[in-house]
Amino acid sequence: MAKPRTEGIRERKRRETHNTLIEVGLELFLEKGYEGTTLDAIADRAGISRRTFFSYFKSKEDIILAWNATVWESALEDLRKTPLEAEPLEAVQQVMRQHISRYKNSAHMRAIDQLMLSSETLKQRKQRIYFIQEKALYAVLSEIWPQPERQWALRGIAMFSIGALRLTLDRWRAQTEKSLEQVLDITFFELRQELFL
Amino acid sequence: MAKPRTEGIRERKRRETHNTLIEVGLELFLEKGYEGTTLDAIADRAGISRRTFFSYFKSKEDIILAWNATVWESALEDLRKTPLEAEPLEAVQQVMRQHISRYKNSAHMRAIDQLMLSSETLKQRKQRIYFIQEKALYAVLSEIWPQPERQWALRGIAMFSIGALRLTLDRWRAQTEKSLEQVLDITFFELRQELFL
DNA sequence: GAATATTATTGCACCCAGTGCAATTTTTCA
DNA sequence: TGAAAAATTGCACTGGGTGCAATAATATTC
Repeated sequence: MAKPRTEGIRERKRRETHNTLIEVGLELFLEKGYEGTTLDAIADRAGISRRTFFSYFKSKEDIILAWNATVWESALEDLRKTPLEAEPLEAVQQVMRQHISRYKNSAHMRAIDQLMLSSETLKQRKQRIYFIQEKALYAVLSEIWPQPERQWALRGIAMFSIGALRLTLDRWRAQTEKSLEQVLDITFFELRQELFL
Repeated sequence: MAKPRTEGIRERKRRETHNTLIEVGLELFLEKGYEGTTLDAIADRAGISRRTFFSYFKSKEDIILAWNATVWESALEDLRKTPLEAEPLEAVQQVMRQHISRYKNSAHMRAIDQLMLSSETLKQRKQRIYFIQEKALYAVLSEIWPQPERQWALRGIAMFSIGALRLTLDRWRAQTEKSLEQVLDITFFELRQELFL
């Protein structure tokens, strides 16, 4: 029993603190806004020192990024189940449909989404998130279809899909009749039409 | 001669200082890197006080954004000349072809492009620039084709085009045989194929 | 289980971007 | 020329982020 690697207090605590920081961070952002929340406040509420915060995250923004990564990861997880014969773009579209359903049905996620629209700084963070998502999406696509000659096509698909997701959200917010999923399908369909012609 | 509005010392000086700051800023970024350049250094070399810098730019990043805006503006200027009967996407593609030629032939622009790849921070700024360009591109498109029912199509075209431009640059850097213009055309063509099928 | 090696946490001093404010200088205009 | 308007500046302050060295917590070895 000298090697078997059970978890160990150290690792457990670290994971816990990491999660606490994300929780507490979002909590405070929702309470006081992003700008209005200092790292001192976050560290305080999480019960660590300000200095220690930086051994968990490189920056304040990293809290948002980390949270988003976990959310998006579940979508990518679905995508990995795609059979080889599928069309990449169809597969992505389908995964996104599920993704936005989850999104829509979680009050917490909707609240954070709201928050992200509230300040200029946060809108900018959001833009970064799209890039990161695109990159992660491409990474998964090229796991599934690793042929080098498809590389640029897959990058294009990732670019287009994330872009379409972004437009979908904008378009959905600009109206009230249609469901998020409907808007997604319409957006994908119309854009493909438009680009072909 | 009491009203005729010649330029006035005030306005001229302001414009001059503004330009000087962009020049000096980029100069220093190229010399010492973005991170390595402090606002003190920029203000110093431009012959103003640090505090005054902020009456010209909201932030350090703003220098980069302002420079980029002027460069991109010339491309948009070309676009505005597009006849109404043209296909928007074709028009944009053509304008981008000219745009990247200019880019390619200016040593200064190439140097800045290089710079932007050099640090993590600057890569992030670059990402923001793409969003801003997309927004500006859409604005011009909807000047030309203001019909509200085309709104989402035009947004899609802006999104797709800027995305394709981004991929073009990546793809071009990853090889040596083809010219930038060729890669642009190939990328546009292949992506449209891929998305339609 | 005590001694020792690792690794995490912390405090402290520091750098830099950015802001508010009030004093001063420069430009405008009557 | 003199008063009004606008630009520049200094100063003090906030908050994010880093380097470093001391200390505390956990892991490892005998």
